[in-house]
Amino acid sequence: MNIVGELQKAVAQAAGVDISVVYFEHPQDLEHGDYATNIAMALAKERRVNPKELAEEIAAKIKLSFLSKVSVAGPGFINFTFSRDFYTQSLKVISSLGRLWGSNTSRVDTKIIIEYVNANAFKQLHIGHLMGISIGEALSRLLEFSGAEVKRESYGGDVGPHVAKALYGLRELKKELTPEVIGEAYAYGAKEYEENDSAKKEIDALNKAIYLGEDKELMKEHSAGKDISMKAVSDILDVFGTKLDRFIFESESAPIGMKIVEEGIKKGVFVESDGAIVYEGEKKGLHTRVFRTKQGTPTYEAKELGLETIKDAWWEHDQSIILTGKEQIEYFKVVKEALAEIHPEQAKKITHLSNGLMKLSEGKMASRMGNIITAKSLIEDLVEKVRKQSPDDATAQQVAVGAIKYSILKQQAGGDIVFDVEKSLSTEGDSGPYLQYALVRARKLLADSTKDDADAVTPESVYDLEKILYRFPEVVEFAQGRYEPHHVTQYLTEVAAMFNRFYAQEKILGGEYEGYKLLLVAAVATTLENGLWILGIPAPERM
RNA sequence: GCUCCCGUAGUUCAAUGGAUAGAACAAAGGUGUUCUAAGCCUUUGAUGUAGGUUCGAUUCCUGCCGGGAGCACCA
Repeated sequence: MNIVGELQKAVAQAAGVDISVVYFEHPQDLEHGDYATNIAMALAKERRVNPKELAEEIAAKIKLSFLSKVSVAGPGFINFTFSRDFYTQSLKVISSLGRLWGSNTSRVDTKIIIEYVNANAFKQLHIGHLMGISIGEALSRLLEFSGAEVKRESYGGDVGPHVAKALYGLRELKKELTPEVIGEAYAYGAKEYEENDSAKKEIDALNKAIYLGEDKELMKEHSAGKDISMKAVSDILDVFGTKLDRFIFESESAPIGMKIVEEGIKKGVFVESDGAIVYEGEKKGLHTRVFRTKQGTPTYEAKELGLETIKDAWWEHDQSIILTGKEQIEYFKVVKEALAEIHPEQAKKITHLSNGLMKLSEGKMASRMGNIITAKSLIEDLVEKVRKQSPDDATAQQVAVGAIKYSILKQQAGGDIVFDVEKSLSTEGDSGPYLQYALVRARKLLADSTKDDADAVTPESVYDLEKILYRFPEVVEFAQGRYEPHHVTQYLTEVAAMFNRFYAQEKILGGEYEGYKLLLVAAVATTLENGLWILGIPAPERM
């Protein structure tokens, strides 16, 4: 039974308006009740009446069994408060749904490919990648919580100048092949490329040779380096709880992209300009971009066209979500328009989402550690810091990962995140460990309890916790609709804060209403478990 | 120059057009036989600026100021 729907119907009838114009919101202050509507204020002007009087009039007509109170407040809000029984029933619903609590079926039978990680071969993941990984994973799970079937995919470069530089460096350095050495080799190659003419020629030759793939010795080195660097990526993904279904590389998308460009030229989608093949975005209010260089090599844009064809061949899907840094927003608009003229059915499926940049706030940090902080080193630093407080290594890692993910997922994905290494390493207050700790406490209470909650006596008053727990599914749905996991983070923080307050104020085991409180604690635990699952934040057994 | 995004406490972030703009960190003070103090409780503190739309604007529109990103053969 849809409570909000019934409420909406009753209000619409009482006000004499169509149901579609009646909106509800949760009042900010719990004292104001569970739901509020502004219908009286909206109607007051056209009916030329006083909003508060109209509100009183409407309120008086509403009689529903699940409401304990209907009142008018402020400039003309009508506030609705549920009866005691509603909250008690909610707790029972939560406990019976368990793992499914908060989920919905709005996207059942929908197949979605989501592209995020974006790991390049021959490069290490840096802290910026952690943003994409954390947000992408949370989005994937959020969508799975709406019944969608989701495949996770990473698209990255394994050809191009950066690879040639790294391979050149590896040949010169002659060290044992490790992810760190590859990083060192790249830096060496990049430097030589700038400063040494013969090195530059050699690297350019390597670049072409890699594209051609005919030099067997070189390709052996290429695949060894690719394997080692991708293994390091997989290790980080394991720690971060992401299991990809597929890696796609530019070496696969490039040839297909080139064919699509040819196709586009025939259709008149692309034109030649200054020797290059371009798409004139101006006709769509955008800008011109190059798809094929005058040397005849594909640009990133062309490769992107090929990527969607690879996805189609891989798995028949309804939506293709691509998460990238926000600097690609304008670029994606152009690619999508171009694709729409060649393969409109593919373009329609694309949803491009972006995350901001990860910046370091402390100049001193940047200079101390070089300009990039690798994902690995950040995780290691945090684990080390947290290790002393933690019961074991595994927990320390869970806490560290939770802290990093929380700091990314607490805010809207589009904006830049100023990553203050000192503060982000903090595990106090508003943080991943705060949520984890609340869950550990709740689980401990449940484990230590001996009481059977079947004979629970219901207290007369309603705990604040009960007033927000039932909202979890709405929060999930809201977050799903907007692709914004941070709403879940914010909500869970509120639940955890209320639970910690409850824990400090009330004696639970052996206290008054013990059975009922345990039911409530179980509902909190279920909500935190499911919410943390969505965010991809691990839930330690103890802390 | 053109296009897009963003300006909220000292700092990092919230706020489907609504009620007294929420947190956390930082600062100051409290809290230990009730279950884990990674907790809890107090106090101080903010919507860049000028207009407009609206019963009501942090939110929508316009100008200005300030910051960021993109704008042809990189990805």
